[in-house]
Amino acid sequence: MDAVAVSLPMTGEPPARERLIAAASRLFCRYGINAVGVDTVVAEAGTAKATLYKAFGSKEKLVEAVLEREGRQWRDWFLAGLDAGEGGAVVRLRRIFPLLGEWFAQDRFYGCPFINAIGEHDKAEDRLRAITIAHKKAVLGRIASLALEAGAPDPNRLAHQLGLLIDGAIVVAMISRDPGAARLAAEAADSLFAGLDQGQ
Amino acid sequence: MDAVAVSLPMTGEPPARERLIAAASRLFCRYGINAVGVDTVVAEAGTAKATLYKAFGSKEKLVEAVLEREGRQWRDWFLAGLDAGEGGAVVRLRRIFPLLGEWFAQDRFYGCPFINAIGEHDKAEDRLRAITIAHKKAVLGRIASLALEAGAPDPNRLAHQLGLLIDGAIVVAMISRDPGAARLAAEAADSLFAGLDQGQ
DNA sequence: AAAGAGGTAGACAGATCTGTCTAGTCGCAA
DNA sequence: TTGCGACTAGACAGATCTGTCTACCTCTTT
Repeated sequence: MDAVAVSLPMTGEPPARERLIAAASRLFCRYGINAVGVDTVVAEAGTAKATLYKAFGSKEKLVEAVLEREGRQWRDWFLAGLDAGEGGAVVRLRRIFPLLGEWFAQDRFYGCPFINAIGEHDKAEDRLRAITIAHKKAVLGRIASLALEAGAPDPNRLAHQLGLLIDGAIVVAMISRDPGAARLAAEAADSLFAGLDQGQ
Repeated sequence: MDAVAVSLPMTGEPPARERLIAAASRLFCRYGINAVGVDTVVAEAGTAKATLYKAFGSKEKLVEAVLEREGRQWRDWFLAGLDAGEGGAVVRLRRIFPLLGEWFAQDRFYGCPFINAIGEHDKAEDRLRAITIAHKKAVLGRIASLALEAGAPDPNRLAHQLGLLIDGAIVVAMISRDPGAARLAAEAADSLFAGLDQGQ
């Protein structure tokens, strides 16, 4: 398999494909998926329509690609933020909501793309739900391992309760345009941390 | 003004208007607003297209009417459920999540119409946000008054923290199709009630 | 030089969207 | 009986939607 490593014919992702995902991401998150046509996406990306359909096959597949990239980037940012700096598990858990607060304060914060996507599609549709559940599982998995490390009696339950506060804060911040939802959630989370050894 | 009461010309809302709102409510909540055309709505309602435009003027106004009716009905059900039966303020506050659990378990549970509507529209749009905020204010207002009655040190803050759990539970139940989100939220809420006099 | 991969511009088909309009039906009240 | 208000059925206009197709361009590799 040496030859493969020596002369890779594909030099990373083609730029057009990435531009399409980035453009679709911006437009879908701000205006909603069904409210944005593929012509608008290709205009924003500066590509031809045929390029979109050659790369993704359909608008639906483009949506899935957008959610997967958006989810990966968000997890990279969020989980790195949890792990950055000093402190034990409880300190890291306490970083959750300040991190979300930074996100909410961005002028390009439009809520959670996964929640919004499910909300505007047929509720019997399973594809988007599966992608969303995978994303949430990755996030809550890391939080659960921190909860375990912090000595929580039921780490998985604590993680899912924090998940409720996270999604609630995201939705309230989207509706109210008030990043203060993060501080409110942080204080609520403190009640959940009450029994933990703060030194951990 | 006796004559007015004797021979009221308008015998309540015309049925066609109500049928349109009910049909639109079903379709919008399940499939999303932008995914459902007015032709589908009038077919479901069994009315003519002209009737829809005579009654509402535009699809957008129909959407607002749907949200207002949906919100009113939901608040009537939810607040009546809180006040039903015996018990003090803390007992009533503890009814929040079991009530939500009943809602989540319905096969026609499609998440919160307000959250879903905002998610699929331009995030700079203020009209839908204003309707949503009025709805949430009515709900959290009642919860805050119960929190005050229960002797909470900061009733308004407790109400908004419960609001985070409520919205989080709604979203998680929509994504996971698991009404168990309500029980999880109830347990998280218990931590918020920790300082309250349970006899209140 | 030739060929192929990847991209562009844009016409096009066919469906569907919102919203308007005409013509007619039905029930009720003066 | 006559007129009016509410409603229906459906054609229609004009825009927009997804997806396909042709023709052309521009590199890189052989």
